[in-house]
Amino acid sequence: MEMLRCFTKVAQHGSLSDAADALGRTPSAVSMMLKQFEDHVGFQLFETARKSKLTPIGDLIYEEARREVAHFENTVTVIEGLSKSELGYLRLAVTPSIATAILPTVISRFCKMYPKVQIDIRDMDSASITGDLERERADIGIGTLPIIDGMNQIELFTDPFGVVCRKDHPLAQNWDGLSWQDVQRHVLIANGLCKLITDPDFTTMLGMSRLMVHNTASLIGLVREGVGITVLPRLTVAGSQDDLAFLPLKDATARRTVNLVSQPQNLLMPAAREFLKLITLMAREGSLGFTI
Amino acid sequence: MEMLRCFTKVAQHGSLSDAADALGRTPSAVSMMLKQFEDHVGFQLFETARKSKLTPIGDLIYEEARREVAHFENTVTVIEGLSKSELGYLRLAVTPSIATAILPTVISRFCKMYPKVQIDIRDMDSASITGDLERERADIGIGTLPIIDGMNQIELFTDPFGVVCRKDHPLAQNWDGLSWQDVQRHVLIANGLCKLITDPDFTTMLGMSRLMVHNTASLIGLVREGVGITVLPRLTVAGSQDDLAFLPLKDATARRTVNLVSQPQNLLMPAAREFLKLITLMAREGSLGFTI
DNA sequence: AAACAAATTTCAGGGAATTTGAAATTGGCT
DNA sequence: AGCCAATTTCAAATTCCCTGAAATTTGTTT
Repeated sequence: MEMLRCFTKVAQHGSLSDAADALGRTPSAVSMMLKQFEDHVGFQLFETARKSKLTPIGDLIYEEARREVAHFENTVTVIEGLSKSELGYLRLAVTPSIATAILPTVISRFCKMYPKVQIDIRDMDSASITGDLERERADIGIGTLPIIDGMNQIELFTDPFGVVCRKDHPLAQNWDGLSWQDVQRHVLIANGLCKLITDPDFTTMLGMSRLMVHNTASLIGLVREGVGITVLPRLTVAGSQDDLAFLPLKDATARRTVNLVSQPQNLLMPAAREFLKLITLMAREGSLGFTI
Repeated sequence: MEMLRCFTKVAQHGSLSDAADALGRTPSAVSMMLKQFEDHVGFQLFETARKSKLTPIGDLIYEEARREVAHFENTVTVIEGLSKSELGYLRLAVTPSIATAILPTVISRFCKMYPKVQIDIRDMDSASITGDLERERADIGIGTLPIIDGMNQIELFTDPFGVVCRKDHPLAQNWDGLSWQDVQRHVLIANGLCKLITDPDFTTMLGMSRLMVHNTASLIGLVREGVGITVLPRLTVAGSQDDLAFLPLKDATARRTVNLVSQPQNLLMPAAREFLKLITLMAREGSLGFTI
């Protein structure tokens, strides 16, 4: 390959010393390399010692060599592009609330930084995320996920639970931190995320609840209709219209943790690694598009 | 390039030591080269130390590397093919008699040896041949050619002059070597090649001749019609029908030399070099398709 | 035609990169 | 836990390529 590079450069410049400059070598190095190539080929490649004109056979070989050098440099660029995560793909498996509230900001920034990366986002429940990660159907999972053995885990942020109700609901009058007692007096619509709250007062309330809705959109719809109230992490309702109120609780322990799980860094595609870097940074600086 | 070759071989064999065997290196050399490549790329390329499975990024890079290695090896093959004269072209400029009597045998053998070489044969007079060679419009010229400065010249064979006449001509009775005196008594049709004969008896005869024909075909036609006799090298009439006789002369000095002129070997296309080798060999072993 | 300047080649020494073989380590398996 | 095989590490050695100086060649100028 060095011979080809050397030969083509000399042919292009029509002068050995100019080519040497271009290659960052001394003329003697280029001369010797060229001689070696000519010996290898078995023919004189230039008409004269001044390297200004190719022989017929040199002309034929030049075409081949030029093409090969170009191809090689292209390959190097592509491979280096791959390692700089300019290329590749990224498969995200996230919970719906993440997809709505967190991802847009992150993805938008990521796309600007790495426009060539293909991104595939799927929203699903926590169990499916874990499953996809284990089966290598996803590179990164985000949600309230259990720790999976052998996987890389990062805590992104925590999110306080609060009461969600209509703005004209009686509870919406009391702004200064609700107690579980306050909640108890109203119709509670249970949901999957509620299981994360460990307070005994609340868990008994949960057990008595007659409505359990897993799909967040339906849940919000029911609250909006005034069917009842519910308890959700703030993030979940961040994007809803303002006819709903999110009322903070006095219970500071009622938080859910959102974490990110991925294959170990060294097994990740560069795109995924870069995404990881970016989202970690954004989590640290609190710019994930919401207030904690 | 060595890194790519090394990486692809390991990926293909799924084992470092097998790849080392295939590459003719020790496992440690391959290990180090691979490490260097991984450092360069910045990623682990294999899942495990046993090199049986590629990481996602390794998979992407493998595809690129494999393609590049294949492309390179193809280029090398092509370039070596060019130098082995498997490709290229050959432009021959020859006199008509050579084209008729010599070339068929040589070209036939040459084509079998190098089926991929393009061949262009033109017949012309000696002056045009020389001109074409000088203007690089021909690679090799064959005929009774003057020595051109800076060109490569090979004497192929010599060819005795003889009298050409109808078989029923009175001269055709005397088989045992004609003298110039014998010739003098008949009508002589002069031709271009006659100038090569230096014998004074003959040159005076030439001066007195009233007919001078340059085109060999016409010349032969006139002889066949019984217009007169002529003097030609044996080769020139080798292909004529047998209603004509070729009568040897006593004068052993009346011979013309056929030589080959070409660019210096190192400037020739491989095809031309090979042709040169072949025709030289055939001339030496007397298998140029005629008897000298 | 001789002389000159520039370019190229040759040569020997030096240095970087790669290979090797031995020893240490690691990983997979029973 | 322990073994075997594969891989990695290490230092020495080899190979290959580069540099700088000197010699040669080439093209031009006088």
